[in-house]
Amino acid sequence: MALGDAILACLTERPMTGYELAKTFDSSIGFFWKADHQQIYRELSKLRDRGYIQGREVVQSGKPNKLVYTLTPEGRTALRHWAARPSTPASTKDDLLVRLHALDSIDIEPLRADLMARLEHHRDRHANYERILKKRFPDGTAEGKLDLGNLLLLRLGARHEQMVADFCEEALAALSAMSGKATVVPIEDGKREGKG
Amino acid sequence: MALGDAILACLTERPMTGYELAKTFDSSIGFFWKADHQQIYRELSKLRDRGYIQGREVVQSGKPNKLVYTLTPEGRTALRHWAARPSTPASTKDDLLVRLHALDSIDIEPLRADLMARLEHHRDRHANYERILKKRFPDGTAEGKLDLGNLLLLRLGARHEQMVADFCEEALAALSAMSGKATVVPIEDGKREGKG
DNA sequence: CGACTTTTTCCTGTTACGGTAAATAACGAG
DNA sequence: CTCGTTATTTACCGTAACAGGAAAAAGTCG
Repeated sequence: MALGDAILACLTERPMTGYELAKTFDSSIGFFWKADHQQIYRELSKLRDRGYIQGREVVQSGKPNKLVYTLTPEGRTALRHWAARPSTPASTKDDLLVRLHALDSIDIEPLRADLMARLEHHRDRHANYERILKKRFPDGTAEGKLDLGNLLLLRLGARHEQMVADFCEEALAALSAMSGKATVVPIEDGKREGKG
Repeated sequence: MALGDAILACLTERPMTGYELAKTFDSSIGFFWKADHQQIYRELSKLRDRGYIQGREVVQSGKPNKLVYTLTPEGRTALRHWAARPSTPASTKDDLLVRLHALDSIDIEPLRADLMARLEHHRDRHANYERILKKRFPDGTAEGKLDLGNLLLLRLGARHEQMVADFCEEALAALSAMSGKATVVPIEDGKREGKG
């Protein structure tokens, strides 16, 4: 279980509904962990079955009733035990890197387009991180432990996006510098192969 | 399919057996993609069923016979089509970051130990990247397209490891600076709770 | 009325991850 | 000769994760 622990970690901040969690996994923690609402709800059921969280139904008027989940003491303990185990370094698993590994067997034009899209994407994310950093930590220091963690995360995220964006730029430049000697072959295999 | 494409990408370099692929996924491409030998073999079967690769049995004396897999033209085409689609930016999914997100609800001592282990781990990897870079690209330039891709990958890897290592150092420093005001609670829940 | 938001749930797949284990075939240690 | 090791492939099991399609219920907005 890993997504489950991420949810528990989110619930340490405050009780939340599945709906809120899904939104959280779209912003704050979602910067480095992706999960759609179905995954969240399924995981919440499991966590409830194990007694790590407790759902309290809140009757609403004008909206469907919601289930606010709170960490139980067992859940807190489970999270602490999980956090006390050594972490496993995750591997990147980025499609783009696989493409680069097979650079001489693929078409460069789509790759170039992809790199440009990614460049924009990572620049956007970088700007977003910086924006949040300036807003939440104008003087660059954190007060409590909770803030410290988030400050560190934001800084790591910002640097990471910056680095990947730089990488995309560099790759594009290298590709351009090489495009002279490269044979440009359009992607139309299987149509006129064998018979020329 | 993503692991399958990574395997196809590996096979563009030269034909390989499942055993060799498993080793490759432990070193070169394995720097950013992890897969054990069972995953590899299972994926190879699928790729063969789809006609993307072709196995040729090589009789060996002294060792069991091996199956050398070669990309078929269909496999090359499939790889090119896959590579022509826009890549999906992967999310990090690092346990360590989840822990930092819940920093005020976990025990700092194990976290500190974890950070130190990770620091060493990322430093090792960084040194490894640099070593390969110096060996394969002493002058920092690539000749062919194949080399270009690998040079870029190695550089990205080196920078990434450097950055994460720096991050670990920074986090450790921040934790130390904060440890004065923090209440240290040993992880022994559930034993003496409820009855003092 | 229809479209949209909020909130939860169910369904069916595929892909990935993890561990345990075995079969074949040789080599070397004890 | 048995035991362990390296090389090489394969099998089975279970769970976790990812993807997409759907629907229900209750209200608001246009």
